[in-house]
Amino acid sequence: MTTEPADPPSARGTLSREKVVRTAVAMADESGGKVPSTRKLAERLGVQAMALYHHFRNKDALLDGMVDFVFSEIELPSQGEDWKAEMRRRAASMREALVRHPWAIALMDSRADAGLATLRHHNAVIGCLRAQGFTVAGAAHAFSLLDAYIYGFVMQELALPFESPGDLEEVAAPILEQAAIEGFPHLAELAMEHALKPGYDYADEFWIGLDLILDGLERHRDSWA
Amino acid sequence: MTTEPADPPSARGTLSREKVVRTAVAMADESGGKVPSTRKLAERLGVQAMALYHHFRNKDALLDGMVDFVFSEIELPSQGEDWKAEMRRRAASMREALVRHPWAIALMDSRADAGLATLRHHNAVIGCLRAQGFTVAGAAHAFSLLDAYIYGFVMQELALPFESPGDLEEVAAPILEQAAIEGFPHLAELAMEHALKPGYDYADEFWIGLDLILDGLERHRDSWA
DNA sequence: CAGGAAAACTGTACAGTGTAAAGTACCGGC
DNA sequence: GCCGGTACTTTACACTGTACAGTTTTCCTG
Repeated sequence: MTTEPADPPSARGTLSREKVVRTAVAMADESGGKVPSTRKLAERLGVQAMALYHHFRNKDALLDGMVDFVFSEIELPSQGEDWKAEMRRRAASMREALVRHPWAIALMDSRADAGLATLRHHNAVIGCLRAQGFTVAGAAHAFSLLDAYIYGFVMQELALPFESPGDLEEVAAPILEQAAIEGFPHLAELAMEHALKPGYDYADEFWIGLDLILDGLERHRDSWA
Repeated sequence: MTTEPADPPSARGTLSREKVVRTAVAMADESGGKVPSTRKLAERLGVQAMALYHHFRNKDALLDGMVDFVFSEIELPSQGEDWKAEMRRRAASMREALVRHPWAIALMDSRADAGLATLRHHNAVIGCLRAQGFTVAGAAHAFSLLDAYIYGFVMQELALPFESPGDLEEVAAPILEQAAIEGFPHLAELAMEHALKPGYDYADEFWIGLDLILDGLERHRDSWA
């Protein structure tokens, strides 16, 4: 009975940078895309809100940590193999991570400083390309193009107003009917004859675009200065 | 002196959907990327905050309006001409609009319902492709790929931690030196021998990637079911 | 072991956010 | 002239990030 100073006062040793980030990621995932408030996050950690500020300069620093955590989950390409296969694997893994953590994409466009896992990821991608015949400039082009495509595709995918391909019809049908009437015939045609067809899944578009890009990169690989 | 009930009480006829949206866009642009709060916006319009809710169901509806406004500024492709040139023009215009309104990209990934200008834009793009030999499925592939690339590229462009290409060195140099030391040689190499070279401008990458995509689309145009 | 500084967490407080609810002035139409 | 809807104001509430000032606990030094 010497050192038991009641429950509330002491929660020493609970927090740590990584634990906070992991919990914040979990809560954001659960809530379907909203980063938790400092108070909610602190509550889950069994601590007062202000305790977080001992481990992060401000909330932005926490968000940086969350983004870096997402990058840490992406499979790194290796240098020794067929670069197209490696890039496809990396792209698939990156897309999965961004879809699994749908709040991440929104955070990225305001984040300037990259974390360690992020740098490691970029380094591995460039390293793979360089090892397989891309020039420095070529690797820069390829990296910019691939990442832009992956980010943009996931953005569009997440912006879709439905969850599973099946829910599509009920959401889109009335809108599209009006679209046709009000003078957007091409949009209506594309929806009716393509996107609303049973079996259509927007996710399939990912591979079509990706392979087109990879083929283009292969074609340019040796000609890029 | 009959009907002058002091200034404050009556501000009838000031607001309108479009005026609110235009003012919100202007304020967001001025502030460098932050959407104004309802109170700041109302103040600029000479009105109380709650007055806005007579024209918009909630703030999200206002944001929808802002996004649609951005789309209204994008040049539409025409159907009669060379589709590659039209797509290039459209892509350039879209990128300019998204860079001119850097808050827009962040809004897009949470917006489900498209506005009128947005639908018109999508319709025109698909119409141009269809008119020049793309199948319905082919137009869908092309549209998805092009838009993903444009969105993603602008996201990356806006996330860069500097404004003009000149500011790059001072920001990146110390970071990169550490990167090389801490084991990211490929990243360091790319930075040193490419991105930090005088005259390098990340914006140039836009055209390289875009042309690669357009060439790939041309190649697939007739083979896509 | 004493003590003092640093570290980890608490308490309180404040300015700012979106918006619900109710009130008030003005307008056009019977 | 009245009356209902429209356009706006007033007040209020729950919630946000975080500044500032404690209060412990831990650990290093003499």
